[in-house]
Amino acid sequence: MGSKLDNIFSSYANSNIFKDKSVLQINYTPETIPHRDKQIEEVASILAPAIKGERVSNLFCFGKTGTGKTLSVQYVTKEILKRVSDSGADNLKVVYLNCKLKKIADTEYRILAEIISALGESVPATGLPTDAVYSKFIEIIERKKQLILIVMDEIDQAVKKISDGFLYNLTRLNSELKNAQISLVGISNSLTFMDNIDPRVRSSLGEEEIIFAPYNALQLQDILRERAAQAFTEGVLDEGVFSKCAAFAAREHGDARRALDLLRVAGELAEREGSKKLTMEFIDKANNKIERDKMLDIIENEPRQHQLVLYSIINLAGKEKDGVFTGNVYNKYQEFCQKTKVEILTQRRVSDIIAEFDMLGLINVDVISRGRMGRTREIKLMIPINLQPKAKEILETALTI
DNA sequence: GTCAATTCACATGAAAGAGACCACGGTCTAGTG
DNA sequence: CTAGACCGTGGTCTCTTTCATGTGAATTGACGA
Repeated sequence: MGSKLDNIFSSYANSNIFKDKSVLQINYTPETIPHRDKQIEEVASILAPAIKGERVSNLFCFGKTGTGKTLSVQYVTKEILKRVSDSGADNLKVVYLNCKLKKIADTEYRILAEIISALGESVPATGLPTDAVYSKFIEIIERKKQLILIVMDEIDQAVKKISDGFLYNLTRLNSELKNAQISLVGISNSLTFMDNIDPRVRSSLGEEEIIFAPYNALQLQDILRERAAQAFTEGVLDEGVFSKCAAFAAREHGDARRALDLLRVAGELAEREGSKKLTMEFIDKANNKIERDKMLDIIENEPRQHQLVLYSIINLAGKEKDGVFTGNVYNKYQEFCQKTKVEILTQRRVSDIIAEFDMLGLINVDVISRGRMGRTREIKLMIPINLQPKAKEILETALTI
């Protein structure tokens, strides 16, 4: 037994694939950001007045995930803060909010609470009227003359959850403030985000807009090379690895984060297998693993009712020859509910749950009209065929079927 | 055969309820001087 | 007399139900050629 563990540990300790793995971690901020000079300059020139504590134009950054939006903005704000503190002033506060993290931002209340706590104060997690939180917020920032720069990452997520009303409130707040001023930087993954928000908000929010184009495969390679030089021991990587990684990620709309993830997971796999070199095969394996883990993780952590619905879909997907529809799913779902003694939800609710799965990419949904056969959703299971048994197993244990 | 009306089986929206959580302020209790 | 325990109130949040309205094409049935 001990010798077995010895083997595992020693192969791990001896492996010299990584020099510094943290470089590949998502939260690592690199020194340089290749191929984003133009955008960084733009951001910098727009935010420059903040150094003197003057209000800056509201800024909006668009671009798909992993195109360096967040990084660029953070880089610029960091530089600005550095200069501000060098000059000894403290009339600038930068608040960074990631609206994708569910706990932070799915209500107006929480966003405010998060901003306030980022400013070093605190408010209860719940229990206060929203306008009380607003006035507390105003009170806090009005204490002195300063500029509050609020960076809202993935702002589209927040707006989808709430309405755009809070953005309106926030932009309008400036006219009520005497000392402090607020500027917003919105970062959005969706290019069409601006189209469906209130025109009043749009005009005040979109004073400046910057678009981040996806990286192409060559640019991705540059990025990978640069990071890999720091992350991996020399000579570990095959030359083809970069282009392969980049190609995979370029297929996913040039997502650099994805490319780096791929490289990291591939490295981990190579390390685990005690390989001396990181060859192309590991990239393939890593790609599968990432997909697999992501999906199974989602499935495992869904609430019970959702799992039941998904289980019904998986069960129907194989059998039904002319497609799976909402009605089918609901019937099957009722069956399983009775079997597991779980309360049965209304069809209305199940319909929404199905829509949520669509958003998660577990299924693909088309609203079709079958004439006299009514209008319904046609559901296609998107879990890869080789994962389905595993997914089923997870659901069965979770639901004790 | 053509055309409009009908009809199906849900989609999609809006509103509101239930139950959990939490802060706040007032009241009660027990310990202290 | 005061600190802390304990309630009731009023607020939010999430998940859900209820009620209402919308919708695209297969089907139907009337109509004219």
